[in-house]
Amino acid sequence: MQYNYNAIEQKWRKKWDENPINTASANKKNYYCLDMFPYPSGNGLHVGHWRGYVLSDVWSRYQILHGHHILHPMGWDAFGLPAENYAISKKVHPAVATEENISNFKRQLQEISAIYNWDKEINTTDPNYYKWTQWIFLKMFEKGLAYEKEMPINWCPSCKTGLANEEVKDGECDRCGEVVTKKNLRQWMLKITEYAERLLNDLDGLDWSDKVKKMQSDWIGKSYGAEIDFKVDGLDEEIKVFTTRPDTLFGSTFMVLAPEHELVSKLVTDDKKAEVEKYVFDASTKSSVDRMTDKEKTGVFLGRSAVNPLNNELLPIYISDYVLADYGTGAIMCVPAHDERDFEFAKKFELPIVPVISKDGEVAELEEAFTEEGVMVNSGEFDGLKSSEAKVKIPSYLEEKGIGKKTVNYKLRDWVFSRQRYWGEPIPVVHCKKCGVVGVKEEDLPITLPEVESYEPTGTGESPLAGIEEWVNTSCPKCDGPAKRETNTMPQWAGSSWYFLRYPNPHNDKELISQEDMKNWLPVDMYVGGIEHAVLHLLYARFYTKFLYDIGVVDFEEPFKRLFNQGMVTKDGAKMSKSKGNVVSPDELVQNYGCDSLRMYELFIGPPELDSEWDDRGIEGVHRFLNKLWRLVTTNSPVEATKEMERTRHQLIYNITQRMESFSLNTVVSGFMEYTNKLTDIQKQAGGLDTETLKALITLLAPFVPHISEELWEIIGETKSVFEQEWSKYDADKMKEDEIEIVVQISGKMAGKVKVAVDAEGDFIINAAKDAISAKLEGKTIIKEIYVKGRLVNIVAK
RNA sequence: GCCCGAGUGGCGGAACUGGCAGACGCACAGGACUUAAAAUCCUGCGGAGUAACAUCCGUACCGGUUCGAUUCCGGUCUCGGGCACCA
Repeated sequence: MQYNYNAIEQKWRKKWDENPINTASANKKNYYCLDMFPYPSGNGLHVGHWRGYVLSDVWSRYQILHGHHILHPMGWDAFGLPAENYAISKKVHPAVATEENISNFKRQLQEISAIYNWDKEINTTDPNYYKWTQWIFLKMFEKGLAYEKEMPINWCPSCKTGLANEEVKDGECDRCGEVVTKKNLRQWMLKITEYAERLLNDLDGLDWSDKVKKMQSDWIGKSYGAEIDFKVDGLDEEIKVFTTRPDTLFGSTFMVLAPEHELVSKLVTDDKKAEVEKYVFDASTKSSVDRMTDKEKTGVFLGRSAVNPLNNELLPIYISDYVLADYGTGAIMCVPAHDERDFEFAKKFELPIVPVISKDGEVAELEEAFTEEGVMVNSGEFDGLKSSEAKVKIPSYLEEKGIGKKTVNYKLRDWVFSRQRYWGEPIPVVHCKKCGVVGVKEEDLPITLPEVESYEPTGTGESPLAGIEEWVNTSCPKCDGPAKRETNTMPQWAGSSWYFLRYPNPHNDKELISQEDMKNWLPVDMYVGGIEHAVLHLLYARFYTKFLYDIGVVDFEEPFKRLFNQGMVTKDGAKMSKSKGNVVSPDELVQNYGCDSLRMYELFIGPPELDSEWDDRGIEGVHRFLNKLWRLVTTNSPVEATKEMERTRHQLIYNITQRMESFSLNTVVSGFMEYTNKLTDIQKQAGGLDTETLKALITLLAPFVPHISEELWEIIGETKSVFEQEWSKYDADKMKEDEIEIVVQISGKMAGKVKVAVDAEGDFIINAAKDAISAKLEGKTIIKEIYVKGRLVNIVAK
């Protein structure tokens, strides 16, 4: 007999529509369980997407059984390039294609039967939504956190737009894989660096995986060191240098500036000008990949020297592209004896190598840079100190003399926030000849996207919006004179950096979020999504939240208390993608096995935090299980509970609860199978099962396979929804077996087993164990007897 | 190069805090029911070995700690991920 999943699933979907199971009431606590909202692409959802959505839905339903009223919303991160590129090729408005994709996504999501709060759906491209995205930008602009800057930015020649540092992976565009180059452009920047310290420190209090926390802290990249001023010999100029090794200052024998360093043109002597200009030009055209892969050191002498503030030695100044303009101060003091890169450079340009730290106090010629700690030598009054002590003392000494200071440096860069594209939120400022850059008035928000003839990016660094005169030409909010609108748009991240705040009431047109909604729902209790956002989205969202905290919109500094990153689902060892042709769609599987089977199989394929390989055949197993479960319950004739039934029931509840709490969902599923097999056996022997046990089983199953659980719940005679139940509780005493099996080992090797009463004493058990294996012990001398309570006896014998 | 993860049957994976390696499932093989099939049920399923037991080997590799190691420590290899001339 096969259960009719189709009819059952339709029946319950309809019932839940009529009588929602997720309702508010005075005695219920609120719980906010959030999925990372998807980009509605044209390809639809595959079984990999489902994994995350099933996870969060199971967790949400689990919370319902714990008496929570949940917020489990869904929305669309719908700005971005694919829709725009589609618009370019098909000449339709990106909003049109986006809308079609959304309706397909929604249809697929409804097949999961996730309890989404569809009345709270949001869409980042909706002007009523992006009004607030623009509003946040205005506030940042007011606070000086958004600023314009002409600078060399990461430029993707294929997307024809600027990129943030976070969007460049291995020198390639995170989106399209094209090699990223540099381009000088006026850009809008966000001062995320001002929040570096808080973004780093607050990681401590988060219930996130160590992996993601470490990725974020590495990205922020805090390091301690000193900033030191070097005077330029014969010129009234100073070069600031950042170093993490102030202890090696006496060993500095030259300096290197980044080719882009602002002092280069001032310092270069006339006879070197031509050579330097060529080097600077060449460096500017190199892609980041080339700059990373060319390990051979190159550089040019500027014709001038700087002065070591400690010993007045002259240090020739070079430029070289191994020094990065945007890290530290863009200039370094070079200590070839104690830095590998400086060592290579010194070898190539035949510069002196002076050791100032010695492993054992002796000074010998160096074959390679010595980068470890040691004892100071050749360092004047600091000789004999440990280098770790000098690291502290030298900066203090410099500080006293006014030529340097202790300092902290970060790798985190400010966020390049403008895009030269059409399909994004317009940046809400105008450029006025008289007043400069002026934010638009709050009451004029949203600044909506105009219709354009062509969505094609201009490629010159101007957005397609620049061509629409009637939109660009406006008046200045300050002086009312003629002004031009900003034509750059915001990156896709803008809308997703704060969306979780909008869900409690997306229709609020007075404010971004009301104090009441904020207090009721935020911060998010559980956030589920892919690991690929470990740095990008999660860092930006944390930054936005801290800013909104600072201006009093929210009263918490971290948006996501608990984060769960699910692993990828792979097929043939690779991430599913249309181009690889290895995409598995859930639609057919739902048709052939039902939603409940697919839900359960998504969890069964492996530990949720790890990548898992998809195998269509495996779904047979969980489908058979559901049929078995169906037979178990529907053919049961209720009996009085026996001790064994009661024991099995409590063991079941215990095991499922433990595994659920540790998020080990794959073993939850195997636990259900194991215990259902066991109950089937008991049922056969006893002629039936007691109703309490069935009720516990069904309640535990409800979050995982909601439809069949509701149906079985009804079949055993219950009239209310199973989701009005409480998650079952176990009694540790009732779980206990009467007899336990003790493993008997000889010198750590399995030799036999012995059954004893659960309350038997250690000595008794050891003797029983020795009896059980007496034949094997013959002729051996017992050296030691080890008893591990409730587990095993190990007889060490020779 | 540096930093994280992982490596267990034909496959996905399990093993709590150092205590029976391979739970649960897939695939496969044999059997029962059936005119037959589907469905269902039963049995077997790491390797060597045996008629069957016994026994030995086995959690990437080498070594160590321990009565006892998939688990802890040291080293090596492979795969995956992150960062990458970060001063």
